[in-house]
Amino acid sequence: MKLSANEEYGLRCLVRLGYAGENGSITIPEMSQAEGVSAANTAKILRALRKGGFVKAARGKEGGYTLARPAGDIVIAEVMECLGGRLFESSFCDSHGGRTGICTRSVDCSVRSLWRAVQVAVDHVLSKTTLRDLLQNEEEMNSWVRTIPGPNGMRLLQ
Amino acid sequence: MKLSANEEYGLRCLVRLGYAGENGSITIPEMSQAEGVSAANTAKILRALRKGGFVKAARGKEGGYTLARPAGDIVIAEVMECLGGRLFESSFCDSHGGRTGICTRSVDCSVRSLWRAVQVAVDHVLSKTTLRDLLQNEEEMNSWVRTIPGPNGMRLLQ
DNA sequence: AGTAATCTTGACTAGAAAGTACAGATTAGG
DNA sequence: CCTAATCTGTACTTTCTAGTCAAGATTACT
Repeated sequence: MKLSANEEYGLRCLVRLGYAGENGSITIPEMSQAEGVSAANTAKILRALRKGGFVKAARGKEGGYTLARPAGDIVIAEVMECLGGRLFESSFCDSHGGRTGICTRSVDCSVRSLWRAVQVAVDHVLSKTTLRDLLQNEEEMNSWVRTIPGPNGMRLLQ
Repeated sequence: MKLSANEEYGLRCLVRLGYAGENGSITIPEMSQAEGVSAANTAKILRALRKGGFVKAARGKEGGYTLARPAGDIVIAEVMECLGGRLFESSFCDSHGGRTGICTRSVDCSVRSLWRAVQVAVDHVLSKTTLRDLLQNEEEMNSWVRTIPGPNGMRLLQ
Protein backbone atom coordinates (compact mmCIF):
# COMPACT_ATOMS: atom_id res chain seq x y z
CA MET A 1 0.00 0.00 0.00
CA LYS A 2 2.08 2.86 -1.30
CA LEU A 3 1.48 6.28 -2.70
CA SER A 4 2.33 6.36 -6.37
CA ALA A 5 4.61 9.01 -7.82
CA ASN A 6 1.70 10.24 -9.90
CA GLU A 7 -0.37 10.88 -6.82
CA GLU A 8 2.40 12.74 -5.10
CA TYR A 9 3.38 14.95 -8.04
CA GLY A 10 -0.17 15.46 -9.24
CA LEU A 11 -1.41 16.73 -5.91
CA ARG A 12 1.58 19.04 -5.60
CA CYS A 13 0.79 20.54 -8.97
CA LEU A 14 -2.80 21.12 -7.93
CA VAL A 15 -1.73 22.81 -4.71
CA ARG A 16 0.58 25.07 -6.62
CA LEU A 17 -2.15 25.98 -9.08
CA GLY A 18 -4.52 26.67 -6.23
CA TYR A 19 -1.88 28.78 -4.62
CA ALA A 20 -1.66 30.82 -7.84
CA GLY A 21 -5.31 31.74 -7.42
CA GLU A 22 -8.49 31.46 -9.47
CA ASN A 23 -7.12 33.11 -12.57
CA GLY A 24 -3.47 32.37 -11.99
CA SER A 25 -2.05 30.48 -14.91
CA ILE A 26 1.08 28.33 -14.74
CA THR A 27 2.94 26.90 -17.71
CA ILE A 28 4.60 23.52 -17.88
CA PRO A 29 8.15 24.96 -17.75
CA GLU A 30 7.25 27.07 -14.73
CA MET A 31 5.66 24.17 -12.90
CA SER A 32 8.53 21.92 -13.88
CA GLN A 33 11.11 24.24 -12.41
CA ALA A 34 9.13 24.99 -9.29
CA GLU A 35 8.59 21.32 -8.48
CA GLY A 36 11.92 20.03 -9.66
CA VAL A 37 10.30 17.53 -12.01
CA SER A 38 11.15 17.21 -15.70
CA ALA A 39 8.99 19.15 -18.12
CA ALA A 40 7.96 16.01 -19.99
CA ASN A 41 6.75 14.35 -16.85
CA THR A 42 5.03 17.46 -15.59
CA ALA A 43 3.21 17.69 -18.89
CA LYS A 44 2.04 14.11 -18.58
CA ILE A 45 0.67 14.62 -15.11
CA LEU A 46 -1.08 17.87 -15.91
CA ARG A 47 -2.63 16.14 -18.90
CA ALA A 48 -4.07 13.51 -16.57
CA LEU A 49 -5.44 16.20 -14.28
CA ARG A 50 -7.04 17.90 -17.26
CA LYS A 51 -8.71 14.69 -18.37
CA GLY A 52 -9.99 14.33 -14.82
CA GLY A 53 -11.55 17.76 -15.08
CA PHE A 54 -9.54 19.35 -12.28
CA VAL A 55 -7.57 21.79 -14.37
CA LYS A 56 -8.05 23.39 -17.75
CA ALA A 57 -5.39 24.15 -20.31
CA ALA A 58 -4.97 27.10 -22.64
CA ARG A 59 -2.83 26.40 -25.68
CA GLY A 60 -0.63 28.71 -27.65
CA LYS A 61 1.29 31.73 -26.53
CA GLU A 62 0.19 33.07 -23.17
CA GLY A 63 -1.23 29.63 -22.49
CA GLY A 64 -0.87 27.49 -19.38
CA TYR A 65 -2.90 25.63 -16.80
CA THR A 66 -5.55 26.94 -14.43
CA LEU A 67 -7.84 25.29 -11.92
CA ALA A 68 -11.02 24.19 -13.65
CA ARG A 69 -13.17 24.85 -10.56
CA PRO A 70 -12.96 26.69 -7.25
CA ALA A 71 -10.54 25.03 -4.86
CA GLY A 72 -13.36 24.29 -2.43
CA ASP A 73 -15.06 22.12 -5.06
CA ILE A 74 -12.03 19.95 -5.71
CA VAL A 75 -12.28 16.91 -3.47
CA ILE A 76 -8.96 15.21 -2.87
CA ALA A 77 -10.48 11.73 -2.94
CA GLU A 78 -11.49 12.32 -6.56
CA VAL A 79 -8.07 13.67 -7.43
CA MET A 80 -6.41 10.61 -5.95
CA GLU A 81 -8.70 8.29 -7.85
CA CYS A 82 -7.89 10.13 -11.06
CA LEU A 83 -4.15 9.85 -10.46
CA GLY A 84 -3.80 6.48 -8.81
CA GLY A 85 -6.97 4.44 -9.00
CA ARG A 86 -8.88 2.92 -6.12
CA LEU A 87 -7.15 1.38 -3.14
CA PHE A 88 -8.84 -1.96 -3.43
CA GLU A 89 -9.53 -3.20 -6.91
CA SER A 90 -10.55 -6.73 -6.09
CA SER A 91 -9.13 -8.85 -8.82
CA PHE A 92 -9.19 -11.92 -6.62
CA CYS A 93 -12.55 -12.05 -4.87
CA ASP A 94 -14.52 -11.13 -7.94
CA SER A 95 -13.32 -14.21 -9.75
CA HIS A 96 -14.98 -16.37 -7.10
CA GLY A 97 -18.25 -14.52 -6.79
CA GLY A 98 -20.08 -15.97 -9.77
CA ARG A 99 -22.97 -14.07 -11.26
CA THR A 100 -24.09 -12.62 -7.96
CA GLY A 101 -20.70 -11.05 -7.38
CA ILE A 102 -20.73 -12.32 -3.83
CA CYS A 103 -17.60 -14.15 -2.87
CA THR A 104 -18.24 -17.65 -1.61
CA ARG A 105 -14.73 -18.44 -0.46
CA SER A 106 -15.03 -17.48 3.15
CA VAL A 107 -11.30 -17.11 3.62
CA ASP A 108 -11.36 -14.43 0.98
CA CYS A 109 -14.16 -12.49 2.57
CA SER A 110 -12.56 -11.71 5.89
CA VAL A 111 -9.61 -10.25 4.05
CA ARG A 112 -11.91 -8.43 1.75
CA SER A 113 -13.86 -6.85 4.56
CA LEU A 114 -10.61 -5.65 6.08
CA TRP A 115 -9.67 -3.92 2.84
CA ARG A 116 -13.09 -2.36 2.83
CA ALA A 117 -12.55 -1.04 6.34
CA VAL A 118 -9.26 0.48 5.27
CA GLN A 119 -10.84 2.01 2.22
CA VAL A 120 -13.54 3.57 4.37
CA ALA A 121 -10.93 5.00 6.73
CA VAL A 122 -8.98 6.51 3.85
CA ASP A 123 -12.07 7.89 2.16
CA HIS A 124 -13.14 9.41 5.45
CA VAL A 125 -10.04 11.58 5.31
CA LEU A 126 -9.79 12.22 1.60
CA SER A 127 -13.42 12.79 0.75
CA LYS A 128 -13.72 15.41 3.47
CA THR A 129 -10.63 17.27 2.34
CA THR A 130 -10.76 19.77 -0.50
CA LEU A 131 -7.97 21.62 -2.21
CA ARG A 132 -9.09 24.69 -0.26
CA ASP A 133 -8.29 22.91 3.00
CA LEU A 134 -4.77 22.22 1.80
CA LEU A 135 -4.29 25.82 0.77
CA GLN A 136 -5.45 27.09 4.14
CA ASN A 137 -3.15 24.66 5.87
CA GLU A 138 -0.47 26.15 3.67
CA GLU A 139 -1.24 29.66 4.80
CA GLU A 140 -1.06 28.69 8.44
CA MET A 141 2.26 27.00 7.95
CA ASN A 142 3.69 29.94 6.09
CA SER A 143 2.80 32.43 8.79
CA TRP A 144 4.11 30.05 11.38
CA VAL A 145 7.33 29.49 9.55
CA ARG A 146 7.87 33.18 9.07
CA THR A 147 7.90 33.76 12.81
CA ILE A 148 10.55 31.17 13.60
CA PRO A 149 13.69 31.61 11.52
CA GLY A 150 16.17 28.79 12.04
CA PRO A 151 19.93 28.50 11.65
CA ASN A 152 21.75 29.00 8.34
CA GLY A 153 18.76 30.30 6.45
CA MET A 154 16.40 27.44 7.25
CA ARG A 155 12.95 27.80 8.71
CA LEU A 156 12.16 25.56 11.62
CA LEU A 157 8.70 24.17 12.16
CA GLN A 158 9.14 23.32 15.76
CA MET B 1 -2.53 4.19 -3.49
CA LYS B 2 -3.09 0.56 -4.26
CA LEU B 3 -2.81 -2.70 -2.44
CA SER B 4 0.07 -4.70 -3.83
CA ALA B 5 -0.35 -8.28 -4.93
CA ASN B 6 2.07 -9.30 -2.20
CA GLU B 7 -0.12 -7.77 0.46
CA GLU B 8 -3.21 -9.43 -0.83
CA TYR B 9 -1.76 -12.93 -1.23
CA GLY B 10 0.35 -12.75 1.89
CA LEU B 11 -2.55 -11.88 4.13
CA ARG B 12 -4.66 -14.61 2.59
CA CYS B 13 -1.95 -17.13 3.34
CA LEU B 14 -1.80 -15.98 6.94
CA VAL B 15 -5.55 -16.25 7.34
CA ARG B 16 -5.49 -19.75 5.94
CA LEU B 17 -2.70 -20.75 8.28
CA GLY B 18 -4.56 -19.27 11.20
CA TYR B 19 -7.64 -21.12 10.11
CA ALA B 20 -5.63 -24.34 10.21
CA GLY B 21 -5.04 -23.74 13.92
CA GLU B 22 -2.05 -23.40 16.22
CA ASN B 23 -0.39 -26.63 15.19
CA GLY B 24 -1.93 -26.93 11.75
CA SER B 25 0.77 -27.14 9.11
CA ILE B 26 0.24 -26.29 5.45
CA THR B 27 2.68 -27.06 2.64
CA ILE B 28 3.41 -24.87 -0.34
CA PRO B 29 1.57 -27.13 -2.80
CA GLU B 30 -1.47 -27.21 -0.54
CA MET B 31 -1.51 -23.46 -0.10
CA SER B 32 -0.88 -22.98 -3.78
CA GLN B 33 -3.87 -25.05 -4.77
CA ALA B 34 -6.16 -23.62 -2.12
CA GLU B 35 -5.42 -20.04 -3.11
CA GLY B 36 -5.11 -20.57 -6.84
CA VAL B 37 -1.64 -19.04 -6.93
CA SER B 38 1.39 -20.73 -8.49
CA ALA B 39 3.60 -22.75 -6.17
CA ALA B 40 6.68 -20.69 -6.97
CA ASN B 41 4.95 -17.48 -6.08
CA THR B 42 3.37 -18.94 -2.97
CA ALA B 43 6.81 -20.04 -1.85
CA LYS B 44 8.19 -16.57 -2.34
CA ILE B 45 5.45 -14.94 -0.30
CA LEU B 46 5.65 -17.46 2.54
CA ARG B 47 9.39 -16.86 2.62
CA ALA B 48 8.76 -13.15 3.12
CA LEU B 49 6.33 -13.92 5.93
CA ARG B 50 8.91 -16.17 7.54
CA LYS B 51 11.57 -13.48 7.39
CA GLY B 52 9.07 -11.14 8.99
CA GLY B 53 8.65 -13.61 11.84
CA PHE B 54 4.97 -14.30 11.26
CA VAL B 55 5.26 -17.94 10.23
CA LYS B 56 7.82 -20.64 10.76
CA ALA B 57 8.84 -23.31 8.29
CA ALA B 58 9.67 -26.98 8.80
CA ARG B 59 11.76 -28.50 6.06
CA GLY B 60 11.89 -32.04 4.81
CA LYS B 61 9.16 -34.61 4.61
CA GLU B 62 6.16 -33.80 6.79
CA GLY B 63 7.31 -30.20 6.65
CA GLY B 64 5.27 -27.11 5.97
CA TYR B 65 4.37 -23.72 7.38
CA THR B 66 2.81 -22.87 10.74
CA LEU B 67 2.00 -19.61 12.49
CA ALA B 68 5.02 -18.48 14.49
CA ARG B 69 2.87 -16.91 17.21
CA PRO B 70 -0.70 -17.01 18.46
CA ALA B 71 -3.09 -15.33 16.03
CA GLY B 72 -3.94 -12.71 18.63
CA ASP B 73 -0.33 -11.55 18.67
CA ILE B 74 -0.09 -11.01 14.93
CA VAL B 75 -0.92 -7.38 14.21
CA ILE B 76 -2.04 -6.78 10.66
CA ALA B 77 -0.27 -3.43 10.42
CA GLU B 78 3.05 -5.23 10.92
CA VAL B 79 2.16 -7.85 8.36
CA MET B 80 1.32 -5.18 5.82
CA GLU B 81 4.56 -3.36 6.45
CA CYS B 82 6.46 -6.60 5.97
CA LEU B 83 4.72 -7.31 2.68
CA GLY B 84 4.33 -3.89 1.15
CA GLY B 85 6.27 -1.22 3.03
CA ARG B 86 4.91 1.98 4.49
CA LEU B 87 2.25 4.04 2.78
CA PHE B 88 4.23 7.24 2.72
CA GLU B 89 7.95 6.96 2.15
CA SER B 90 8.72 10.60 1.56
CA SER B 91 11.32 10.67 -1.14
CA PHE B 92 10.41 14.19 -2.13
CA CYS B 93 10.09 16.25 1.03
CA ASP B 94 13.18 14.79 2.61
CA SER B 95 15.33 16.10 -0.18
CA HIS B 96 14.28 19.63 0.72
CA GLY B 97 14.60 19.38 4.47
CA GLY B 98 18.33 19.83 4.80
CA ARG B 99 20.10 18.51 7.84
CA THR B 100 17.14 19.12 10.17
CA GLY B 101 14.92 16.92 8.02
CA ILE B 102 12.21 19.54 8.18
CA CYS B 103 10.80 20.50 4.84
CA THR B 104 11.00 24.21 4.13
CA ARG B 105 9.06 24.23 0.92
CA SER B 106 5.69 25.15 2.25
CA VAL B 107 3.84 23.80 -0.75
CA ASP B 108 5.29 20.40 0.00
CA CYS B 109 4.30 20.42 3.63
CA SER B 110 0.56 20.74 3.24
CA VAL B 111 0.62 17.71 0.99
CA ARG B 112 2.85 15.91 3.39
CA SER B 113 0.57 16.52 6.34
CA LEU B 114 -2.30 15.12 4.31
CA TRP B 115 -0.36 11.91 3.69
CA ARG B 116 0.34 11.76 7.38
CA ALA B 117 -3.35 12.06 8.16
CA VAL B 118 -4.10 9.22 5.77
CA GLN B 119 -1.39 7.10 7.30
CA VAL B 120 -2.82 7.68 10.76
CA ALA B 121 -6.28 6.69 9.55
CA VAL B 122 -4.97 3.49 8.01
CA ASP B 123 -2.88 2.61 11.03
CA HIS B 124 -5.87 3.17 13.23
CA VAL B 125 -7.57 0.28 11.49
CA LEU B 126 -4.63 -2.01 10.88
CA SER B 127 -2.80 -1.69 14.17
CA LYS B 128 -5.95 -2.54 16.08
CA THR B 129 -6.68 -5.60 13.99
CA THR B 130 -5.00 -8.91 14.70
CA LEU B 131 -5.14 -12.13 12.77
CA ARG B 132 -7.48 -13.44 15.45
CA ASP B 133 -10.00 -10.74 14.55
CA LEU B 134 -9.95 -11.84 10.94
CA LEU B 135 -10.46 -15.46 11.92
CA GLN B 136 -13.42 -14.60 14.11
CA ASN B 137 -14.91 -12.56 11.35
CA GLU B 138 -14.41 -15.65 9.24
CA GLU B 139 -16.30 -17.85 11.69
CA GLU B 140 -19.22 -15.47 11.76
CA MET B 141 -19.41 -15.42 8.03
CA ASN B 142 -19.24 -19.15 7.72
CA SER B 143 -22.08 -19.76 10.14
CA TRP B 144 -24.07 -17.08 8.44
CA VAL B 145 -23.43 -18.47 5.02
CA ARG B 146 -24.35 -21.95 6.11
CA THR B 147 -27.80 -20.82 7.05
CA ILE B 148 -28.61 -19.24 3.72
CA PRO B 149 -28.03 -21.56 0.78
CA GLY B 150 -28.48 -19.74 -2.51
CA PRO B 151 -29.42 -20.87 -6.04
CA ASN B 152 -27.36 -23.33 -8.08
CA GLY B 153 -25.04 -24.28 -5.27
CA MET B 154 -23.98 -20.78 -4.29
CA ARG B 155 -24.11 -19.37 -0.83
CA LEU B 156 -25.69 -15.96 -0.57
CA LEU B 157 -24.51 -13.45 1.97
CA GLN B 158 -27.57 -11.25 1.90
C1' DA C 1 22.12 -45.33 3.51
C1' DG C 2 18.35 -44.33 0.24
C1' DT C 3 14.29 -42.09 -1.22
C1' DA C 4 10.70 -38.95 -1.50
C1' DA C 5 8.77 -34.78 0.20
C1' DT C 6 9.68 -30.40 1.50
C1' DC C 7 11.66 -25.69 2.12
C1' DT C 8 15.79 -22.32 0.35
C1' DT C 9 18.31 -19.59 -2.64
C1' DG C 10 19.57 -16.97 -6.43
C1' DA C 11 18.95 -15.92 -11.05
C1' DC C 12 15.94 -15.35 -14.79
C1' DT C 13 11.61 -13.50 -17.45
C1' DA C 14 7.42 -10.80 -17.93
C1' DG C 15 4.69 -6.96 -17.02
C1' DA C 16 3.43 -2.52 -15.12
C1' DA C 17 4.64 2.09 -13.75
C1' DA C 18 7.54 6.02 -14.34
C1' DG C 19 9.89 8.94 -17.04
C1' DT C 20 11.60 10.75 -21.82
C1' DA C 21 11.39 12.39 -26.63
C1' DC C 22 9.63 14.36 -30.55
C1' DA C 23 6.62 15.66 -34.18
C1' DG C 24 2.10 17.95 -34.48
C1' DA C 25 -1.64 21.29 -33.33
C1' DT C 26 -3.06 25.75 -31.47
C1' DT C 27 -2.83 30.52 -30.24
C1' DA C 28 -1.18 35.53 -29.47
C1' DG C 29 1.07 39.09 -31.36
C1' DG C 30 3.56 41.49 -34.69
C1' DC D 1 0.94 35.50 -42.76
C1' DC D 2 4.81 34.41 -39.91
C1' DT D 3 6.98 33.40 -35.60
C1' DA D 4 7.45 32.06 -30.99
C1' DA D 5 5.30 30.03 -27.09
C1' DT D 6 2.50 26.67 -25.57
C1' DC D 7 -0.24 22.36 -25.00
C1' DT D 8 -1.26 17.31 -27.25
C1' DG D 9 -0.57 12.69 -28.51
C1' DT D 10 1.99 8.76 -29.36
C1' DA D 11 5.74 6.05 -28.95
C1' DC D 12 9.96 4.86 -26.75
C1' DT D 13 13.22 3.70 -22.76
C1' DT D 14 14.11 2.85 -18.08
C1' DT D 15 13.10 1.16 -13.62
C1' DC D 16 10.66 -1.52 -10.32
C1' DT D 17 7.47 -5.19 -9.02
C1' DA D 18 5.55 -9.67 -9.84
C1' DG D 19 6.09 -14.09 -11.12
C1' DT D 20 8.93 -18.34 -12.80
C1' DC D 21 12.50 -21.80 -12.71
C1' DA D 22 16.01 -24.94 -11.51
C1' DA D 23 19.57 -26.64 -8.47
C1' DG D 24 20.54 -27.29 -3.59
C1' DA D 25 19.75 -28.32 1.41
C1' DT D 26 17.02 -30.59 4.99
C1' DT D 27 14.10 -34.01 7.09
C1' DA D 28 11.13 -38.34 7.95
C1' DC D 29 10.57 -42.80 6.98
C1' DT D 30 12.10 -47.28 5.60
